[in-house]
Amino acid sequence: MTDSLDTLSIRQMCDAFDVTPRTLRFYEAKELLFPIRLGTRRLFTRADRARLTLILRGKRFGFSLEDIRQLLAMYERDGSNQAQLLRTLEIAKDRLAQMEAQRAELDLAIDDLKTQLTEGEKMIAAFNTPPTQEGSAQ
Amino acid sequence: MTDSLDTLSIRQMCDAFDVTPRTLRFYEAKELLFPIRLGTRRLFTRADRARLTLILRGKRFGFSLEDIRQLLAMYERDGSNQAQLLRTLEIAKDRLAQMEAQRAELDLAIDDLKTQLTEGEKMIAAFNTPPTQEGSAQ
DNA sequence: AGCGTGCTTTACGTTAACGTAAATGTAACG
DNA sequence: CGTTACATTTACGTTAACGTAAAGCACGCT
Repeated sequence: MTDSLDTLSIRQMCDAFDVTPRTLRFYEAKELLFPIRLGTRRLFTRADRARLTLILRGKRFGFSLEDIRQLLAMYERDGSNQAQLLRTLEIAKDRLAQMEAQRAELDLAIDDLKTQLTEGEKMIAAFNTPPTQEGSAQ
Repeated sequence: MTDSLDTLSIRQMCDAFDVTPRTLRFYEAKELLFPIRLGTRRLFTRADRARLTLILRGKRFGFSLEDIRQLLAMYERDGSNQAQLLRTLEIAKDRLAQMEAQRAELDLAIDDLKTQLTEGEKMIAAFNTPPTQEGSAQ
C-alpha cells in the first residue's frame, strides 16, 4: 500500500521542484514551509508543495522571501478573509508597478546601449575604410 | 586666476555627479579613478570626470564595477587599438543580449502577475455580490 | 589659542539567499 | 556486522557596493 500519505521525501521534493535540499531546509528555517517530522526526517505534504509553488512564483515576481513569508502567513491565518485578500491585491499591484518601472528603465538602458553600439561600429567602419584609392564602393 | 587647473575637490565632484565621497574613494581604491593627490587631498581631473561618466553609464547597463574597470583599463592602455574596440563591442553585445533576455523574462513575469491579479479581483467580485436577490445586473 | 570646516584613513557592518564543509545518524541490504 | 545511501544539524563562507563610525590632520578666521 502507499503508506506515504501523499508526502514526499526531501529528495523527491528537490527533484519535483528543481531546488536543493539546502533550499528546502532554509525555507523551513525561515518559516515558509512546515514539513512533518518523522523522527528527524522531513515529510513534505501537499500543502508544502502548494506553498513551495507559491514561493517560487513569488520569487519570479521579485518578492523577497520575507515578503512571501508574510503573504503566506496571512493566508494561513485566514484564507477566506476578504480584507486580507484586498491587502494582498494592493501589495501585488505595488509590485507590478515596480516591475513596470523597472521594465521602462531597462528599455531606456537597452536603447542607450544600442546607440552606443552603433557609435562603436561607426568607429570601426571608419578605421576599416581601406585607403586603396579614394572613395570606396563595394 | 583659476589656479585650479580644471580640477574638482571631492565635494565638487559629489555635487556634480550626485555620488557620495565614499563612492569616489571606493572607486579610487578599486582603480576606477585616479585623482591627483595634493598632499593628502584629492583633485579630480577632466579625465576623472570622463571616467566617472563612463562608470555611471556602465552601471546603468548592468556591468559590475570589475567589468567596468577592465573596460576602462583596456582603453587607458590603448584607446586607438582596433582589436580592443572590437572586443569591447563584443562584450557590449553580450551584455545587450543579457538585458534583452532579462526584459523578456520580466515581460513574462509581468503578464503572469497581471493574470494573478485578475484572478484575485474575480474572487473579490464574487464575494462582493450582494445576496439581495438572485442575479445581479448593474 | 581655540574653533569650525572639510578632508583623510582605517576598518567593521550590511543584506539576501543560499553554498559548503564537517561531523553524525540511521535504515536497509547482503 | 560492515557498508552504502540518504538524511540531519551546526555554523562559517560568499558577493557587491558601498554605509557608517571613529579618530585625527590642516587651514583659515577670530
